[in-house]
Order: sequence, then structure tokens, then C-alpha cells
Amino acid sequence: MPKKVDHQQRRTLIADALMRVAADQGLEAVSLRHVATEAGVSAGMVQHYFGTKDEMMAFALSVVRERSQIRVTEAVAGLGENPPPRLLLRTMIAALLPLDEHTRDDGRVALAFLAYTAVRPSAAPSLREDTAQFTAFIASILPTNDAAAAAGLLALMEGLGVYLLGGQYTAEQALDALDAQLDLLFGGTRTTDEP
Amino acid sequence: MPKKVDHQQRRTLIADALMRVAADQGLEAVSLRHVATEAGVSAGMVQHYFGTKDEMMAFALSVVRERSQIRVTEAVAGLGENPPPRLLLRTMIAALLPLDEHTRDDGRVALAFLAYTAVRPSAAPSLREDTAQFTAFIASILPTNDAAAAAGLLALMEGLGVYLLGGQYTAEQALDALDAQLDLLFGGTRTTDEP
DNA sequence: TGGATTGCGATGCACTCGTATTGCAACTGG
DNA sequence: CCAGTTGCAATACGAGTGCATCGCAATCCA
Repeated sequence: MPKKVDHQQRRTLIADALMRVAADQGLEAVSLRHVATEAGVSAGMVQHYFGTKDEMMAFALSVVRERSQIRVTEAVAGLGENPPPRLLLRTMIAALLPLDEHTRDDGRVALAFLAYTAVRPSAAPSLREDTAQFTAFIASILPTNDAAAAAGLLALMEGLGVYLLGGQYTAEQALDALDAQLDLLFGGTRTTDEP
Repeated sequence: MPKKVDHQQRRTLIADALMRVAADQGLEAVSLRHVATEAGVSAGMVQHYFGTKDEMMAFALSVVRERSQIRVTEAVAGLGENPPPRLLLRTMIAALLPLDEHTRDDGRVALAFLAYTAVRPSAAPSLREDTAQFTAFIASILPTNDAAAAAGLLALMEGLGVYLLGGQYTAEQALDALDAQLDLLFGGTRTTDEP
């Protein structure tokens, strides 16, 4: 077995390039050659690691999901053990919002994939599962234990993300809206040090 | 001046075809020839009415926005004069959600355009204005007059739309979440006849 | 009735696309 | 040391893209 090469590393390298292209030119600009150029490799190599374009897209989507997970767990890890529910929720949701220029890129890619999977339902189940898990978790720590309220909070997060990307809301406005919502859900008393 | 033809009608005919293509194959499948075939006309004619593809896209986007407006005003018109604020809000928001199979198509197109304009900011200002107007209106009829709460409600609507399209939420779940939110905003007493 | 002007179909052009195929260099296990 | 496997570059191909151009038919104003 000659030439040991880290396949996973190559694939994520390519996926990174794909996400860069998608972030500032849209998913429709993602082609084998574009991605290859962006990654600084030959088009043949991309083809070597991803037999087909759909495979490449699927992998990139999995990377996006994975990164979101990581962002959330990292943010939560900074809270120490047994954080108050409201702070926990706020931290998790804020971690998923495209608030700064860097996370905006990821958000754009995620939004592009959202529209992408809306038409190619092959990857939809996994996204559905993510959402279901998240709603269940939110409901479990909400004081009311209300499934509808949990679904609403998650939807609010998604909408904030969309409007942040579209430039309709500023980061401040989005966080204000989030905090106002948490006020509503947790009874109107602010328990965290928000500006 | 020969051959009087209703330009506007032709253009909306073509835009309709575009939206049909975009609804079930995605915006990336939208090409001059595809749209022409879907519309049952020649590719040359599409080119005749839209000098460039971007122009066609821009027009289609304007049609999408216009249709949303119409849907809302029609729904509101069915309420009679001076409807209670909560019912008014619920009606308007529900009219914008992709709740049935028919409005799902429109929603898919809107979502596709959302991702599209996230990368081509040329059409973003108009969307921004729509959102700003809507938030201002919502804030004006909310009992708390809270801008953040209004922004949150709108974001919640957008998120519900996204999740409805993705299949994460059913129509019932989405409406439950909306009603739960209105409960929160209007003080917890249901003033309308919801199931 | 006769230009003039418009509507629109047809064709061509220069690209880009995804994928299949080929060839070769590099490396490693025996 | 060399056979064999693997990594990767290059190329070719057919299909599809947006757009420019041409040509002709239909129509209206004079």
C-alpha cells in the first residue's frame, strides 16, 4: 500500500475550498474546477477524492453540520457546569447565529444548503433530525416545558439567522430580539448581564 | 407601432414559468431554455422580453414579493374592519407561511431567492425595506410596542417558513408555535377560536 | 398600399459544466 | 529491487449555458 495520504484531511481541505466559494459566490458557483482552483489543487484531484459532485456536496454539508455542533459545544463548555437554563439557551443560540463577519460566511453556506436540500430532499432527513433533537432539548429546559414554545424559539433563531444574513437585522437587533424572547419565556426577569 | 402585445402579460407568463421551474428544480435549474420550454414559448422570445438573465431574475423576484403582498392583503380583507390586533397578526403571518402544497411552491422560490440575494446583494435593499416596514407595523399593534419583540415575531415567522419547507415542522406544529408566541405577546389569554 | 417598426424564431459562438478515460510518477511490501 | 498499488494530472467529450446576430412575418401609421 503505497503513498500513505490522509484522505480525510484532503477531503476537508477540498470541502473548505468549496465552502469558501459558496460563501462568496453562492452554491451555484460551486463546480469541480472552481473548487479545485480555490483549493489550489488540480481538478483531477478533486475528482479523485470525490467520485461525483453530489458526493462532494454531501460531504461539505456534513462538514457544515459538524462545525455547527462544534461551535455550540465549545460555547457551552465555556459556561462551566450546570449553567442556568436561560444563559445556556442564550449561549447556544448565539453560537449558531451569524453575528460576525466570520460566522456570516458559514451562515451563507448553511442558507445555501437549506435552499439546496429544499429541492434535493436526499439530505433532508439528517437536518430534520438535528432540528428534532434541538427542539426536544430546548423544551426540556424551558420552564414551561412547552413543545410549541420550543419550536417557536428555534424558528426565531433560524429567522434571526436569515435576517442577519440578508442585512435586515444588525447583530444588536438580533440579540435584542433573542433576549426579548427569553424574557417572555422565562418570565420577564433578566438573570444574565446583558447590555 | 405594429403588433400591439401586452408586454407585462408576456413577462409575467415567463416569470410564472420561471417560478415553476425554480419551485421543483431549484433556482440553479433556471435557464433561458428551461424557462422557455416550461412556458411553452421559444427561447428567442424569452430573450426578447428579457435582454439578460439577471433582468429576468430581478423581475421574477419582484413578482414573488408582489404576490406575498397580495396574499396578505387578501387575507386581511377577509377580516372586515378593525379586527382585533392579535387576530390581524395571526392572519397576516399565516398568510405568509407555506402551509399547504400550493403555497409551498412559492415558499421554495422565495427561499431560493433569499439564498440568491444573500450572494448578489443587488436586490437586497428592497427586501430590507419590506422587512423594516413589517416590523414597524407589528410593533405598532403589539400591546407592548416593543421593537425587539416585533423583530422576534417576524424572525419566528421566517424560521417557521424555513422549517415548513424543510419538512422539520408540520403545518400544525408551525401554527401551534405561532399561537404560543402570540399567547406570550398578548398576555396568555386566547382571544380567537383556535383549534 | 407601402414603408417602418416590432415580435419572435433560428442559428451560431464561446464557454463552462460533470464525468470517463488514460497515463505516469511515487511509493511500499515482499 | 521490483511488482503492484495508489495518487493525481491531463485530456477528451457531450451536453448545456448566456448572449449576439440574422431573417422574416406580422402589423400599424401614413
